Amino acid sequence: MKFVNQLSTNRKEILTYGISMFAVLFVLKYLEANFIVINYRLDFFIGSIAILFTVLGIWLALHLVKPKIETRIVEKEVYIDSSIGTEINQDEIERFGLSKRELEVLNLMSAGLSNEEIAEKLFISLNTVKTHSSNLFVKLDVKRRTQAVEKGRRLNIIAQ
Amino acid sequence: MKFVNQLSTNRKEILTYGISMFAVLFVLKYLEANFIVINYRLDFFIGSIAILFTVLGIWLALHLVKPKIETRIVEKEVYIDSSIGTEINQDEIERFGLSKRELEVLNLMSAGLSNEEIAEKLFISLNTVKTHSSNLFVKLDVKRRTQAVEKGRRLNIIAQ
DNA sequence: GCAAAAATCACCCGAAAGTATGAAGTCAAA
DNA sequence: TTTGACTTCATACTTTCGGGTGATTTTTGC
Repeated sequence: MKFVNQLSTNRKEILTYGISMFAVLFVLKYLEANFIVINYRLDFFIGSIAILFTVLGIWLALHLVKPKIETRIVEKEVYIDSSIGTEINQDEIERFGLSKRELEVLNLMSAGLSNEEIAEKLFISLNTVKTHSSNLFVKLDVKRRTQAVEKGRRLNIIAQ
Repeated sequence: MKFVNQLSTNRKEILTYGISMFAVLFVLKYLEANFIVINYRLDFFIGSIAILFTVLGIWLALHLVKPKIETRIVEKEVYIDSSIGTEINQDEIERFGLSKRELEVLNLMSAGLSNEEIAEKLFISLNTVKTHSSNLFVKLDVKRRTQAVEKGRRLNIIAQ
C-alpha cells in the first residue's frame, strides 16, 4: 500500500492498536452471545463500529507517520556584524557535546516556548522535553532555562 | 480532540469518506435484509468492518494532515552597523510603558537570574520581583520570562 | 552483530515561577 | 491637593520547571 513506507515500525503503537481491537471484538462477542444488541439495531451497531475504528485508524496514522521535518534551524536573516561573527558556532556545540534534539529544544526555549509547547512542536511527550532540557542544563553547566538561553546566545549556539 | 487542529478542512476528502461510509453501510443493510452474512459469521463480519474502517481512517488521516512545510535554511546575509544593533531602543520602551524597575528586572532576567537572585541584587523582596515581572509580562503581552527576554531582545530593549 | 549513544517516556517530589488580590508609601503633575 | 503612576510588600493559590531515577527503544559506529 501507499502509506506503508511512510510508517515507522513502532511496535508499541501497533501493540496498543491490536489490543484495543481485540478488546472491542471481545465485547462484541459478548454482546452477540447475550443477544443484546444484535437483533435490536444492527445498523446503528455497525455504524458505531465504523466510527470507532475510523477514529482508531486516524489515531494510528497520526501516531505512526513520521513527522517529516526533523531539524529546522531556521535562519531567516543572518545579521553579520563586521567584527563579530553571528554564524552558529559548530565547534562550541561539539565542545559541549550537545545532541541534535537538545539543540532543537534549546532553540525553542530561546524563542520563549514552554516545555509543553516544545513537546507539541516536536511531536514528543512533555517528559521527553524535560529529559532533553535536563541533560542540556548539565552539559551547559547551568541551572535554569534562562541561563541556558543566555549562555547559548553568548556562545553563538542559538539561531539569533 | 487533539488531532483536530492538525487537520485541514479538505471537503473533497471528507465527502469521499462520507460517500464510502454510506456505501458500505448500504451494502450492510442489503446483506442484512437477505440474511446472507448476519447469521453466518458475525465475528468475521465485524472484524472485516473494523479493518476496513481502520484503513479508511488511516487513509483519511494521511490525506487530511496538512503537509508539513519544509523549511529550508535560507541564509540571508544582512550586514548591519554594529552601533545600530546594540543601541537600546528608547522609543520601544516608552511604547510599552515600561518603568525603570521593570526594565531592570527584565535585564537581569535576560542574564539568566532567578527571581530570588534578582531580589537580592536589587535589595527588594521576592514578592516585589514577582509583582514587577508580572506587570512586565502584561505590558509586553507575554506569558513567560523566556518570552519576555526574547521579545525584549528582539525590540532592542535589553542590553545585549 | 553488538555495544554505545541518543531518543523516548514515566513517576515522584520539591522548587521556582506566575496569578490574583489587597494594601500602603512616594512623588510628580494636574 | 488630589490624582495617578511607581514602588514596595504580603498571602494564598496554581502552574510550570527541574532533579532524580529507571526503563525501553531507536540509531549509530565499530
